[in-house]
Amino acid sequence: MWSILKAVRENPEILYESQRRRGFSVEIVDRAIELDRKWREKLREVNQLRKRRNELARKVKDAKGEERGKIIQEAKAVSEEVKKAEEELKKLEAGLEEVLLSIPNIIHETVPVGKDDAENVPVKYWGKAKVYFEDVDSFVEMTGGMAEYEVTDVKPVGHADAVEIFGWADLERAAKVAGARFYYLLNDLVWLDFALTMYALDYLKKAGFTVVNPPYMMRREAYSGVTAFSDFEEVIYKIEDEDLYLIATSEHPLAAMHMNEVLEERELPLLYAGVSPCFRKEAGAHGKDTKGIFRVHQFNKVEQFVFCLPEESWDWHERLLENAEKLWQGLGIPYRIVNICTGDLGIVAAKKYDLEAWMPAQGKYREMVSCSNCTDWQSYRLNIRFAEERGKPSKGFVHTLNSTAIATTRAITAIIENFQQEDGRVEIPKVLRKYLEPIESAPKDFITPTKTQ
RNA sequence: GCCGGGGUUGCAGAGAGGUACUGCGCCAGCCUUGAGAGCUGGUGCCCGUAAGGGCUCCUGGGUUCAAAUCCCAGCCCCGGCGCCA
Repeated sequence: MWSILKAVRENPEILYESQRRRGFSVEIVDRAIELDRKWREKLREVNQLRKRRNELARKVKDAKGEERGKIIQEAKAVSEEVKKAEEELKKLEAGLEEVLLSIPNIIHETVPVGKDDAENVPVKYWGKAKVYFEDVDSFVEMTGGMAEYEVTDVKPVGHADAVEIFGWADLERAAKVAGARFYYLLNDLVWLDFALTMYALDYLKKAGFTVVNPPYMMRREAYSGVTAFSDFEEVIYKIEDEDLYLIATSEHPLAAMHMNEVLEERELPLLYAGVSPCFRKEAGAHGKDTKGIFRVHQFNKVEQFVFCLPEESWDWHERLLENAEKLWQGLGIPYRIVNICTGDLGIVAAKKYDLEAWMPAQGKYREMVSCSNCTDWQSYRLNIRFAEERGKPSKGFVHTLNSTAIATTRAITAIIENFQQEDGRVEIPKVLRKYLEPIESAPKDFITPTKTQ
């Protein structure tokens, strides 16, 4: 059974606790309990009426003459009653469904309580951060002295300025053509973008993932199964006059891939590495990161996605994070892992880690990877269950997890700030070079400033 | 986009107004030293402690006492034509 419905019926205290820790009202839980009770009551009533209707309908077949007319009269009346009762049931069901689906995922016990991203808890630091001498105090304070660092006396050019000054992207013309938060990526960064994608896909394929290039648009029905309703307004683009939405991440078509399926236990876990462009309205981000290619309406991303047995999902959560870490360690970019607190978690995930890269020019850690265990929150909506074998009764809903591997534009900003030389050249991480090697005109060691035109 | 054929339970196929059938697969029991064969019952979802009942023939509406079956709309698959990187 779906964990939220199970909790509503058998152990509401779990839901109260989860809601309290999120800082949300528990009133919705009480409403769910009440509606569920009413719905079951009404269902009983409806089934009784249906039974009576079926009995009468069966009688009509064999009845003759006057008797027949009488039975049909009665059956008509009962049929009307059934219709009425079914309508009431439908209303209750819709109400119950609406309430149940608006209950956020049940929070895992290891999620820290906090009101916003300032209260996320760093759990790990990796790499030696390059810290500009003026930022050292704040760095030490921010990291609680847990992170290694080296002091630099030159501050690199920030990624947003660098891409324009050094001629790696044209944001002005993109704004003219498509608006703010779009970009023309030019020359070396195009190759770098491809190399990052290839690097991540190659790694994940070797780790046992199936590489997938999914549809970039989805129907509403599938989409509503993978995300919160509010996202439709804030992040997702709709195609005019079509029942189609541009994907905000390949997580979404990957999650929906197996909707209305019963998966066999022995084929689990299913591991997918999705690669696709991502389209986001960023409607809720006014004024944030308006410059450069850090926060944009369109970017490329390699994503990890897992369908697994419920008892294995917490293990997979750690393993997805480990994959992401290995990829970023390979790039040589210092980062930290934060355990996202209740206030910053969102309603889909039961627990989430972010990997935040150190950005020397900004003197801050910035989000590069999000790694979530969605337990059965998505799989219930998408109706993805598992059974011992095809044809056998299902045992329950699978768990789904997703984690960024590499989002290319963000990775590029981190590379620009971490590996910038004094002359503006940017050293290319060694792990990417073999993916650039086959392309004769691609840069191999450094990305070089070139002011085009 | 147009014209035709189709979508039935894990799979294959029947059923063309009277409440889902046959075969295969799977599970349980009987039989057997054991396995197999054979026989019997079962096989999805929901409510119910249970007894039991309801729902389900791609989806949503409609007609009817009664819809897999008739009507309307949509989705998907196959074939043909058109268009097309």
